[in-house]
Amino acid sequence: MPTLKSRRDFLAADRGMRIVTPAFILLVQPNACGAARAGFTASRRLGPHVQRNRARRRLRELARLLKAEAVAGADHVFIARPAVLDRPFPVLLADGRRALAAARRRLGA
RNA sequence: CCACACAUCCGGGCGGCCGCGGGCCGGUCCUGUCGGCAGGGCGGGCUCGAGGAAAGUCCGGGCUCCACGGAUCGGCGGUGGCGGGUAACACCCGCCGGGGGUGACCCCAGGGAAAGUGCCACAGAAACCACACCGCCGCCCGGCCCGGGGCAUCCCCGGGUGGCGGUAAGGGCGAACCGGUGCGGCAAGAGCGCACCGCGGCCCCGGCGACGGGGUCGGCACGGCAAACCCCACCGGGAGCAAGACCGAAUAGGCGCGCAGCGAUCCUUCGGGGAUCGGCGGCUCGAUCCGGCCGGCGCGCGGGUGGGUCGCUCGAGGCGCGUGGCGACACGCAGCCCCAGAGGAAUGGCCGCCCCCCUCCCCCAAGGGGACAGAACCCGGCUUACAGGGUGUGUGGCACA
RNA sequence: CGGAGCGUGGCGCAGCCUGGUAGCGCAUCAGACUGGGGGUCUGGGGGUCGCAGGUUCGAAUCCUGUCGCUCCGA
Repeated sequence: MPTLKSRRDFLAADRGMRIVTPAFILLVQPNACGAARAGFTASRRLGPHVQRNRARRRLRELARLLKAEAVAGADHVFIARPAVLDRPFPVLLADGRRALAAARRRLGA
């Protein structure tokens, strides 16, 4: 799955729908390129670089495992919240699955 | 055995499955090409993949640009015992001096206060250059007061007050005040004299030196603060890999307006188009100068500013051994090793065994957890953060032989 | 990557350069004026000077380190 890099893509996703979970916020916005893409954000509020890196890696692993349930033709931006650092990974996985289901439901409706 | 000091090292280990970044090598498909081959897509194999601090960015360098090189001054900034190590340093080693500790050992911005300026609050008599508050001592006894004696408006004695002089030992103030202790001395005292200690000058000896030791003289004068200004000695151009280089038409070339187009000579397609010299202006923090280099200026329009490649990791490199040195370190070797190099940026998820920690004083079980922290041009240091542990040397104490 | 600045009562700021007393405004508390409120006047309380060392007799002030925040340039 391609990764979002440019600031413009992130700003575009910010205009889409928001799904809030304890560990992250998911933004979903249909894009022009047709493929499902993902982007990750870990701000300085999470702490120093070690913690920002770890938050981004866990979210990336989450996206990798849930790639099949992504919304086709849409950008998915994962914004890390502090809880992502110590939330058990199976719980995190359930959060992500629930968030993607909600996105598909709202978009399909 | 207990307590402590110093040095040094490690920074969870092993394995399985899925995934990520770099490099190398095959396979397959597509495009271009006569072909060799080049580019791209898909899918595999092998291999490497964070730290001792990667951090803070506090110093020192390499490297690159400012065209290049140099001198002086001023300013600014830094350093500050001595000797050495080093590419260099504010780092490191050894030594000296001072301070702390029973000791091993630790700490010190540690030049100059008789070059000058400034400050030293409050208290206190007085805060740095001299004075003298209380007190002590001597003299004057003239005046006044008190007490006592003599029969006495008068005389005598003692005390207080007062005046003149001596004194700096004592008191009181303070962070600090005519060096400290003792003896002699004196009316009382004082380096006034003497001894020891401290201080200062000179001489001798030892040491490369900081400095140390000894002698002699002085007779105490010379308080503290330079992390106050300052003085002295030494050092220092500026910017930073978004440096910068190459490819591409690409910080250029073009158009318009305004101002200016200086002097001399020459060429001329006669257009202020060009050349030489002078002048003027500019040239990487300031000023001046020398050589040198560059040069119409301003505003607007238009164009460009999202590309690719290099710089980019093999280096003052790490390990081992030997030699020299107290040591920092240096030198040498048929020796061994290659250890991240990125597109805004790769290490993650799950599981098993072992190790350690926590919950509760111990044991078992169960549960939870794994210090500080993430490379971005590269080195040498410093500083700061850090669970826990290993090794070596030494000191003090206790016990035993 | 480079540079500059700021942390002082609840809030906003002086004081720092040139070291000895921490001050101002708003807010807050008490009293007075008023029937009550507002407002005015008078009086009062409240500060580890971000933190840790050092220099000094003495540090908010000087020096070093450290933490946090803000801004600027490429």
